[in-house]
Amino acid sequence: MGRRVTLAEVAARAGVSPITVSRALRRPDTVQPETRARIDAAVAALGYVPDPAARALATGRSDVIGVLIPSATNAVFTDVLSGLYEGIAESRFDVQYGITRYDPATEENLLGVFLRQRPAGLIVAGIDQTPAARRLLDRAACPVVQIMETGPDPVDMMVGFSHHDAAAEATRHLIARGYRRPGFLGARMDPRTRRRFAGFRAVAEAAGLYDPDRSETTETPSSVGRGGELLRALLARHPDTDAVFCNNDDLAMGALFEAMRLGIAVPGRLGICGFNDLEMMRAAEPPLTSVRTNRFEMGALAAKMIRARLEGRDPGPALVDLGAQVQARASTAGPAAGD
Amino acid sequence: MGRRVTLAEVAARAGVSPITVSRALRRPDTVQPETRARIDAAVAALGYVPDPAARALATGRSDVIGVLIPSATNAVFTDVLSGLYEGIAESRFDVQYGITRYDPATEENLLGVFLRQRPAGLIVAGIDQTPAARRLLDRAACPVVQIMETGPDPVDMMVGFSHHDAAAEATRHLIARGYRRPGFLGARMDPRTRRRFAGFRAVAEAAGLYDPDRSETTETPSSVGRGGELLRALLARHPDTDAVFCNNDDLAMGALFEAMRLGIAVPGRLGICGFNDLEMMRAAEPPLTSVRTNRFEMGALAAKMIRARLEGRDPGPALVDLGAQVQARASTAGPAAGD
DNA sequence: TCATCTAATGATAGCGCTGTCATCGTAGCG
DNA sequence: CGCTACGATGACAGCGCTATCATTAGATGA
Repeated sequence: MGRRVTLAEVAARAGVSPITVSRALRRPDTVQPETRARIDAAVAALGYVPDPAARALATGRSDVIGVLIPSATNAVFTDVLSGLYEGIAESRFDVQYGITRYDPATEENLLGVFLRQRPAGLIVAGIDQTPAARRLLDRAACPVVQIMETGPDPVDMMVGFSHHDAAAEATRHLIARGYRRPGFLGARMDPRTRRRFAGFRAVAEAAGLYDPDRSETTETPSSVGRGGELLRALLARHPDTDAVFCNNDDLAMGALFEAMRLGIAVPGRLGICGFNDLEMMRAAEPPLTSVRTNRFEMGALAAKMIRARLEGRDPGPALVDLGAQVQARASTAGPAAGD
Repeated sequence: MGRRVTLAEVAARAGVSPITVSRALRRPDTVQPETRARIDAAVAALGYVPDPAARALATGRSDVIGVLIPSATNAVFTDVLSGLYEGIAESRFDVQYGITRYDPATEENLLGVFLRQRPAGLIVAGIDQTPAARRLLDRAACPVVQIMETGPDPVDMMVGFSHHDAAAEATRHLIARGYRRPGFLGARMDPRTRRRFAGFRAVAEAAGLYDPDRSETTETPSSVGRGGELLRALLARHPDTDAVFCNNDDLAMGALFEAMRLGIAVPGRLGICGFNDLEMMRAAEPPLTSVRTNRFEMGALAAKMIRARLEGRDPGPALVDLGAQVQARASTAGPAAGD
């Protein structure tokens, strides 16, 4: 590690004043090329790295981009984080996470904590902030991006897609493939899950195929095992259900395994569709249909929009809908002929 | 958000000097109870929260615990992170991540970046740091915990388990169940993977069942799809392989699906064992045997050890082996009778 | 040639907090 | 009753950096 090297030491070595070194580092175009060269050499020789705390104190703002997500284990969010990382790579920015555990009050709290650090930017999941949190965000003195979802009345910028429409498209797909008694499997009924359910319901109703009793949900967290339980419960009540739209891929995978256990043919007697299109879906047997959500891109774009704003470049449109695409696979090939 | 409230304003309101407020906040026992009460009231009334940057600058150390992990998407690490979060909950500490992408040079770099921030503590994955990184860690002026693995010569503290022994136990399990031609499937051959392979090999050799050609590995990242590819390749060369020890659960899951595709009975004609025991393993059909690694506990304990050290409490033993337990399930029930 | 302007650099002060030492008052003791 | 010891509080300086304004030197034009 060695001792901390300060600006002053670099300045002494380069034969200039500290403030000039500071400038050379932050706005290289404002110092003469030869001066800059001497400074760069001194920086390299001494291995100087600015102290982020001192910078934050002096400027009144940090280079931390605060990120508020509901869960750190959910594969969906980890993909977003990867994108974020990609988006801030090679920049001066850092990412700091807060996990809300799907709890609005926690989100509000964490928002306060982040805001005190005068973050460079803020990224929050979803559009369902509490009124208080919303007020904090509205007044935030930094770029804010809402991700995962699109909706009316953005705080600032927004990158996501319509969960309602994505689910609707998946449901249309099931119907187009010939399924006539579709059900819904959902866990952890957060607002995004509810909107997916609404999309499912809207399309099913329009087709005259909606049965309010043909859905099985739970407030407990989602998991593969849960998917199996939900399917079993649904089939116990409605053995004639011929397809399930699952709120996410874990549930879909669990449903597939449960179907195997029950000796139910997929897709012949039961169609299965997931949501998010994690890698495993394609590799399953039969390969599982899912809805591709562009999570990595979402994170990367959110980071880039914030960077663009902070670096004075054009961030592009403030509201980006990345859409979602049904990836049709064998698990929804359609009911067997002798349906 | 509102304006930032400073120590001085709190002090003015409480009728004391700023330094007393500072003390009241950090070491409440050093100020008189009534003074403290007045200060607490002022803090609450004004909604004061200390500025972390100013504190870091003044003390020369931050409250950030730096965490270096290879991947943010791998479920294994996200579980560790959850544990970490749990471990620092309700404390003044924050966690900041660096992703090394399994690249020692990146790790070395990030280590430098973290160290400049004078972190409160450092958590690094594994024991395979470069010599330079090792030197940095040895000289770090903060508690350091190596996680994921145990080994000789810890930098400071260590929480993990022996990958070699865990794999050895899994292999013994396969043999005990009657499998006689076990193979190995591995992707992303990082040091931990190699040690697992070594454990597999040691036990297989001791039993006279090791065939150096009966393993299929790749440097590419692990995934469910990859597991299928590896199994297919292995079986193409050695159709008589009767069990596979997979380097992780994704590969095992992929192997299971591939076996289905090939019409190979699991566990009758092929036993499958994974590693890590992710939730999905139990829910699969057949349920998949795996090796439980205590990831959440690992993260939580690492954080607690650092906290204990920083808060002057006894951190307990410096080297904790959390072990790993084979979770025997149907996928390794043993070869079919007519083997 | 001289005033005027611009680009490059420097001096000063201060961000909000804490380490260090000084000060003050009072309890305890001979 | 005077002195020491100690607990409680305060004054001061400074952490490393940058915002702001001042200064300097050279370029420009009438």
